[in-house]
Amino acid sequence: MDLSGLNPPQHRAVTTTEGPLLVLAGAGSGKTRVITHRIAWLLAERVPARAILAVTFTNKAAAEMKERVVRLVGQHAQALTVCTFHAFGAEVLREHVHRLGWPRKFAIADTSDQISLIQRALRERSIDGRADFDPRRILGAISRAKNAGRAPLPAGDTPADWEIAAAEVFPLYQRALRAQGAVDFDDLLLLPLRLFREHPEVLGSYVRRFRYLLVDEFQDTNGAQLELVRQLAGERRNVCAVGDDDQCIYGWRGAEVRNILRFEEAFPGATEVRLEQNYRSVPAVLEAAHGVVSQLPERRPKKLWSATVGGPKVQLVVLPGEDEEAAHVARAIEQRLARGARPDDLAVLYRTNGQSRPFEEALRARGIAYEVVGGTEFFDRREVRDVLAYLKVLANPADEVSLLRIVNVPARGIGDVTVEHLVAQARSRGAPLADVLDAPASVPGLTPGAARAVQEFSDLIRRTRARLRTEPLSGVTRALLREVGFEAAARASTASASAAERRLQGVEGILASLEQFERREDRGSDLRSYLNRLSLDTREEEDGPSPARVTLLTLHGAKGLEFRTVFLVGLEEGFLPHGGMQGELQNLEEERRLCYVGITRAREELILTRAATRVRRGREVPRTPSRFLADIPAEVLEVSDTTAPPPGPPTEAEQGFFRNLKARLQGTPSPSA
DNA sequence: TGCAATATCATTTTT
DNA sequence: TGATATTGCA
Repeated sequence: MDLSGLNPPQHRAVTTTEGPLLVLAGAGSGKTRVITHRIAWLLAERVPARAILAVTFTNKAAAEMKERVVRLVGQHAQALTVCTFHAFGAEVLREHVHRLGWPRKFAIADTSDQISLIQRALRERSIDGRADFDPRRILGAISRAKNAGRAPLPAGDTPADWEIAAAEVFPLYQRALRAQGAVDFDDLLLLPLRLFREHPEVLGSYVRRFRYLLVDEFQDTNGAQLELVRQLAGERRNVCAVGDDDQCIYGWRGAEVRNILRFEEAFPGATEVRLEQNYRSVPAVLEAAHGVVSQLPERRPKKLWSATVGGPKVQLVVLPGEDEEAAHVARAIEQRLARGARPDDLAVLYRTNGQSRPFEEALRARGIAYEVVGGTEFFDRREVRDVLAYLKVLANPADEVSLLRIVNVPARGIGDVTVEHLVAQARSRGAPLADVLDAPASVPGLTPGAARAVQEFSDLIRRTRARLRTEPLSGVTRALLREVGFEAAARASTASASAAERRLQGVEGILASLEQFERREDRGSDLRSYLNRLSLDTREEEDGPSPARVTLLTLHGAKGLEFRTVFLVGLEEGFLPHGGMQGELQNLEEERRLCYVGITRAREELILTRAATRVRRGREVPRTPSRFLADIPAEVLEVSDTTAPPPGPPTEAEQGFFRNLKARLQGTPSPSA
């Protein structure tokens, strides 16, 4: 194993294989190199690949890590286990969840399922409809509580009403999940922990198998994940955690920066290695990054340093509005491509997915190929969710949420009243809703027409399930959608033909991904594993190498990536830091770290942009520059303000404006109000 | 029951 | 602004 390319701390991080090890890896400090070399080193030390478990944060990172190791040491690295915490949990549950009373073929509830369940629970308690009982907020509270290992409790002396509501809804939510034979994302971590507690022999089998553990992005682990690592490490404690407290950006999901500080608590006597030499960015970028991040209290003191000198300054471009901002970025990208830059060297980074649209339009207008990474909007489209609901019902008759979603989609004469009757009947009989649908004649209150429609619907589902046993998935799905007149209904429901086309494209996307899945899974491609895969990994699968494209992605999505040129856009209060009135300090710190992550993605060129005004909710509103801009040292920053007044004597109006401003600054009441 | 007009209302990040 | 919820009407 050749380690000659590593610096001394990197070398130590690679070769310290026994016992707990914490690697504090600053941005661009060669973290990925260390991880891949460490795995290669273990393999060279005759550790079998199947005894190594590496946990990453995203599926993409997992796939990349494995590929790099394979490239380094060859095909036998394929036997490594590299996955996300959630995927690992799902795998454990697939084998053992029946011991906890779930069906072997459990389903994973996605966010929209979760929301529906909570809405239903609210309705059941007759506390739905209140604006502050936002299901998403309640879901957040439930999720945080679950990860902290407790039920959501009303906090403090005067808990808000919605907190009480969350506590009340929680048991109903849990019961409903279980009744559907489903688990949520949090359960993918929590149920394995429970399993290990109640069945130590199961834990033992994993501890025996995985002799070396590696956790990437450790700063973003939450309590449950840390506990999982601790359990799996066993007595051996061969745990290598790699992370950077400055890059903790998932606090809202229960990640605890403190986990990094608590590593020593969890694993007393741990070795610590710091990687502080930066190999990625030019000095100006590093200075800017340091300016932003050094304002954080309570960080592990460290300063990245670089051996390189020179390079361009960081640019800040101020534009009048959001269209100009997008046009400017698109033009700058075009120039760089014309000068021979590779498209995949360029990236546009923003805080929220919603910000991507103007950039997409500007790039498309110039015929520049781009790729939007992440973004859930595809799965948020109604038609897509409808099709998925069909698939879920086919896979799992107990899935009431999906069943209720599609029972009258497209409209087939099963209206709200009929559905009420069916649900009431199911409840009073204590039977699954699907059973009631199978025998609608026995349901009181149904008109003959409604009963017939229900009968037809359940016959359809039954027939389709039968077909699935013998025919390929995608073909059956296509036939099903044709039979229910899905396409025609989608077309009819919208006024414009182009909107309908867009919707149907979403459906086509699902069918395409189904087909791809069938092609990939050589043996038995079953619907349930397709759905499970989909909920664990929403990124689109690619067929072989795709042409290089400019990347558009959120700051969260950019973590762990690097680009030669980075456009960090929308540097305005409200975007970065994000959020409105209540500027909670903790959130603010996380926003700052997010900004730091964005800056440090750039190798050579960092171009910051902001718009002076933006159209929000139909109104044009002035925007304030992000406070983080003030923390970038002036000597590394080059500002060009396209909204600045052209040079020349100030006009009468401007003179008046400045007189007013001056008066206000001096505390004198201004004459005009 | 189903459609269309009208009211309301939000605005993160992801496994 | 645009999407979704609700209401009213055929």
